[in-house]
Amino acid sequence: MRDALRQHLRAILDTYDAVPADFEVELERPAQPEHGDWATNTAMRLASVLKNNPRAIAEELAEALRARVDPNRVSAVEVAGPGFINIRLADTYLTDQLASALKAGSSFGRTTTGAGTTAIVEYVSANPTGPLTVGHGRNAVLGDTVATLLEWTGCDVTREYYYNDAGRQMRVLAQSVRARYEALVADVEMKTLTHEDGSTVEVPVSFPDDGYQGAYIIDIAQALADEHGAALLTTDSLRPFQDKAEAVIFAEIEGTLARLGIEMDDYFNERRLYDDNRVNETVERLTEAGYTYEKDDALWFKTTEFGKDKDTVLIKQTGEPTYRTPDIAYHADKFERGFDAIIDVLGADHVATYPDVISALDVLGYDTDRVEVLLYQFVTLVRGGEPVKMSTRRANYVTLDDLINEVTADVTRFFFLMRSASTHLDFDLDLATEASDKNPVFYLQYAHARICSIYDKAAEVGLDATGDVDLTLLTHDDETALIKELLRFPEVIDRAAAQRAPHHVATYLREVATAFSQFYGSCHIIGEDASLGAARLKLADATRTVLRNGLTVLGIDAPASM
RNA sequence: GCGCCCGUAGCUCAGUUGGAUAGAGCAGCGGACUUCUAAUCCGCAGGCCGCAGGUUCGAAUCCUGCCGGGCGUGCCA
Repeated sequence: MRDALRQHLRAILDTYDAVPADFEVELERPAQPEHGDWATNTAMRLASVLKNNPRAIAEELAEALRARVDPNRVSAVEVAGPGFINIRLADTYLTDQLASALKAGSSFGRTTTGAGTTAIVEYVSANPTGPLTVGHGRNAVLGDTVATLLEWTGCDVTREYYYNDAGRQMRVLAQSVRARYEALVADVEMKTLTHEDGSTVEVPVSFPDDGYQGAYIIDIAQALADEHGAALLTTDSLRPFQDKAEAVIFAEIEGTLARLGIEMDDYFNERRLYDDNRVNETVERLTEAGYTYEKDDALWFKTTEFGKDKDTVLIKQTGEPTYRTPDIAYHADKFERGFDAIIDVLGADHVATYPDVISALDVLGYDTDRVEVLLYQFVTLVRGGEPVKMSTRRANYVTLDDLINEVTADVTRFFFLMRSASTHLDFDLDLATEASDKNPVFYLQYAHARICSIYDKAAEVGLDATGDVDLTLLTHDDETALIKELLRFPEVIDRAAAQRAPHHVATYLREVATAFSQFYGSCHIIGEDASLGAARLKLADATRTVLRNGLTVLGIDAPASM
């Protein structure tokens, strides 16, 4: 409809010589219902070009538009305010649209705006050094939902998890496991580490200073001891320790993600890039392009040429690449795979580093406009009105699993999705745990369950909406308002997908549930005249479809009863 | 110091890419269950959109400068 109106207006404007050919017609949904279903500011924007006052232009355009539109679809074209043209949709158009929404069912809301395009969404990407934290949770849920949104627009999406298994972090992890293992199978000397706050922890003397202190490390060591006894004491290699740790931790990470309904298409590990010599190739290409130099036995990338304060190191003195270097090679790989959009979901702590990767990709000749970084701000858990203190170093943090245990997967997903990624998120545990009207997730689920319940009751009393139903009987204000709300759904999906902003869906679903609750309060379904009851039952059905589809996009269950 | 994000009702946050009288939830106050789920609904109250300029028909939205908070500014990831 929006496009149809736009085309009509464009055609009308073509009859004016003074209007530039590239003038883009804007159509928006007015905030006030009295202002109609669609509005355009065209007359106001053309006032200076046409050298006429906006009201007069609007009258002219409105008249021309009235002559062109189908009266079965548009009931009124009015001029209002300083020169807005307000357009009202005909009731028959709305009920036709409602009928097609019902017909579309579980695919209502899917669009074709992304058809024929491809995208890769990289998210989570936590190195397997420990359980996922609450921060990873926001990343995971955000990335997953953006991927789903893109799919709903017809885009072919790959969900990918990238991790570093060749760097320092994994080495320290392996050393931590080894030290714990040694303590389990042999008599080793212990030492005491003291934290800033005065608390202490006992670790073996061979334990690295910046080692991983979590209890899960001891579990992994125990598993190795059970399998191998003391046999690993003689090996010099960290390999068996790293491999075991990686396997155990990854299994746990995948399990946590599965609880949130997240399944990746691919786990891409850094080692692959070394095995193919791709990291070296990347460095060579950057060097050939003249963007590197050696200093202090390290190889530097000239990021100052891209507006940074400092150059950055690609290869350390030790000969080991920094994490950035394989990351560049990895992104080059994504380009080679030919995606139209390359989306990275990153926490705010990466703001300063990802531009280096982009700069390098520019040097390598890739079209970096395709790379998008979806940056999200940090999460603060709030309990009893106070922030929950966490320290990653001491493994003294709430894991994502803990959170899911406490508030359920549905609530976890919804709370991460209901705010825009760019705002710092306060996750109120008291509110999230509460199974009451205060909890926004339950409000949506309740509306859905209520409709399911009405359906059961309708079946009991023999109210039937399976045959021909006259939807034009739906003329009550609350019915019309609900229909209009439901028909917005595909646009909401498009906008949320285009902006990579799942919170629009969450906000919208609340509005749907509110519109339904109002309708429910003022319009009875059962006990009414059979044909009106059937029409209202259909409207309830369409509402259920939108709620279920919307919740599905967000990865949240739509229960039949509560 | 520099870079990025944020500042909107008492609290947590939306705000359709610059539109008409700035919205919602929670908290507060007052109403509504012999009728399809009251985990609900209706009403009231609540605002210098951080501050000051600028751009234009029109600014919460764009530009500049301040103020306040967060995250960075590693040969850690």
